[in-house]
Amino acid sequence: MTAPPRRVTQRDIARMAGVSQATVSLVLNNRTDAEVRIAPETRDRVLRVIAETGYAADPVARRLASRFNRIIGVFTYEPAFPSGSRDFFHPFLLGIEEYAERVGCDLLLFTSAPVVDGRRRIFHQDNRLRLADGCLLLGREIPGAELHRLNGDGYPYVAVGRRDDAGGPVPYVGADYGTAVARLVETALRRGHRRLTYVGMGMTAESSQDRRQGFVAAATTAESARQVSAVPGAADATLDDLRADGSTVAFVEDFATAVALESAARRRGLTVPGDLSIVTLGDPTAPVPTDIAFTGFRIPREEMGRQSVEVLTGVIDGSAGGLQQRLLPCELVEGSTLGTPDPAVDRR
Amino acid sequence: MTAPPRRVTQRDIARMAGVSQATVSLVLNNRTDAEVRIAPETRDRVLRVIAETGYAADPVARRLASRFNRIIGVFTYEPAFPSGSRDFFHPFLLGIEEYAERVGCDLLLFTSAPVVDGRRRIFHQDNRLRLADGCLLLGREIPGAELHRLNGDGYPYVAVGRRDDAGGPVPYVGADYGTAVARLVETALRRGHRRLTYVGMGMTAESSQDRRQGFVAAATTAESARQVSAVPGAADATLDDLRADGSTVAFVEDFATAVALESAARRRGLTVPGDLSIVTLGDPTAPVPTDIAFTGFRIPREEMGRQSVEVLTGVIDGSAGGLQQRLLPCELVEGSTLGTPDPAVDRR
DNA sequence: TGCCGGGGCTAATACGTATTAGCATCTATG
DNA sequence: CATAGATGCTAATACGTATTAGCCCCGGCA
Repeated sequence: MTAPPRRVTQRDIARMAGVSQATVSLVLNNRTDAEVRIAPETRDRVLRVIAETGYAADPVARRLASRFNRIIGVFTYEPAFPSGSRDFFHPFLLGIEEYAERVGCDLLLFTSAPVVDGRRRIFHQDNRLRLADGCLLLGREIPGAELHRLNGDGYPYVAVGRRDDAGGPVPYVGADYGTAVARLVETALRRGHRRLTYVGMGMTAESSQDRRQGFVAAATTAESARQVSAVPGAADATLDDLRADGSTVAFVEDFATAVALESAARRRGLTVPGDLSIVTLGDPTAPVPTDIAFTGFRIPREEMGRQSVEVLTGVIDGSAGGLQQRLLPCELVEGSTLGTPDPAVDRR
Repeated sequence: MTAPPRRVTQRDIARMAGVSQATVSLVLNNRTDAEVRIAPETRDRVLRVIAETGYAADPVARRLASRFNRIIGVFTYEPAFPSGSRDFFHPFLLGIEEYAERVGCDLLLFTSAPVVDGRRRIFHQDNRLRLADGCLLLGREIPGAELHRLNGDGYPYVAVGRRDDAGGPVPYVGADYGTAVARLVETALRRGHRRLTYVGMGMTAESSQDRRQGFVAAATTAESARQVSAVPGAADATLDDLRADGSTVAFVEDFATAVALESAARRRGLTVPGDLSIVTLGDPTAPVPTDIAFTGFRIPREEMGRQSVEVLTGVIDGSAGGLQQRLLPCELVEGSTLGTPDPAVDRR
């Protein structure tokens, strides 16, 4: 066993080429400013030695000396890969990787962040965020306190998904759920629905709020537009509730809930959309087998990933102007689960 | 726009606590050697200031000064996330993330590596491998030249999947395809099959070689054991070939090929396994819809991911002894596609 | 009083690169 | 022939942390 060979440094190259370390650095960075001049022969000599030795600059030292790393952090509030969240994070990561590759950045997944109460935390004993030039934040819910702290630190970051202000506005690339939901509500009203129910999951996440707000804003001309909470695994209770209310259409926040609702209806001999229309408000986040083509919309997750990297790089190098907030449109999907409320209803 | 606040450094902490930078470093690293003594009051004072400021050591400077980073590199020879390879890389990543979290390491995805001829390359102008303490290598095929170079550099790495020697033995965590295939061949022979065909994809990848070798080694008592290459999209031609040869069982390397073969057989009025048995030699690497429960084996991808991180951390800190090579057993799956060759055959 | 020893801390340095001020040397100009 | 300006390079320093040699002070002992 020979001792591991010491790293080749610029000093070594310099010695071999008979120049100073500074010259090596200048050649390496291809500096051709008016301020800095290197004779072509010298440059070639240095480059030749570099090629011979296969020297590569130590990125760590480089980062310490200059300001940037070309590393983009990715902080996922839930583990990035495990199966439960698989279909949630994957499309984002796909877009993120694609754009990172384009701009020549590496991606650092902060897997070292300790899990407290089932979620990761950015800020703790040994916060390693500074390893990256900036960071992307992914997660269904992101604690405002952490965003607040990031703002205070002046650390460059971009949230994937809209986030409320937290000690100052939060830069994000989100999906325009409000508009998408409103469009679907309008379609339902146009088709004659008058009693609408929003079947939600929670009240806290911004993504949830945005959908609800779109629902409320567009449903003004409805006879009744109410909101209920889906209890996981209690599709039958939800269905009872809808029937009792006389609702003809349900706007279901969670895809799996919509699937469960549809099959509960079918089991009961009801047809969709004949007896009940069901609209989904987002893609499945976990694998749910279904043959039904639900009416709803597609979240542009991949594009969100791409653009979040784009925005972040702008924030990092300061080329992005003021606050960066983008909402991307969702693509409406015309499925087969939004019909007309009742055959008897007059529809022109 | 206020200027971005300068990073808080140990020097700042030192000033606030009225001590030297060295003392801060010592306190921070909890050094309690006999060589180094810090008075409890001083220690507390420093810790208090650290807590107040929320100071965190810059990992980059840390790495430059000491030896480690707690960053594990992940180099994928194909993009890690895009849909084509999705089901190939994902299980590995799942295991990798899990174990990295356990040992408190972050993961660096080398997305910046330039793509040449449709594949990424480690070694190029600005090789950034040294950002990480060590690196995991993923990919169906890995150029021997790159492994050779890694060995020469003494850079700690572990390949996920067995790799042939490349200028010295290659550390890896792989799956024992040879044994798994051999077991399936033995089962087929036991059930009376005498004419076997291996339907392969290529000859170069180690994973392919291992399977073929397992096939050949176990099929010695067969009347005929031959190998053919599957032409993508030409399942019918492959089927013709099998029938002409009189093969009663096909060992199919690629899952999608097996699916195509089965449906080609069904279209032709043949039954599986009645007229032809089909054995698959690995999990799907791309989403292929099928209801068939194929007989074959499962690759322990998740576990490979976990153990590759385990091995790598050992290599990095030098606690791992000599060469690290592990082959993990594959789990045999008893599906419904391996039957007996012919009803007329006597079987006891 | 003088010396020794040890506890508690700091000064100095290393890690490898990027950047900048400025030193030689040479050419052109008056 | 002195001077100004261009050219080509280097010395010095900064980045933030870890490590080590060693300084200072104080108490104990002869």
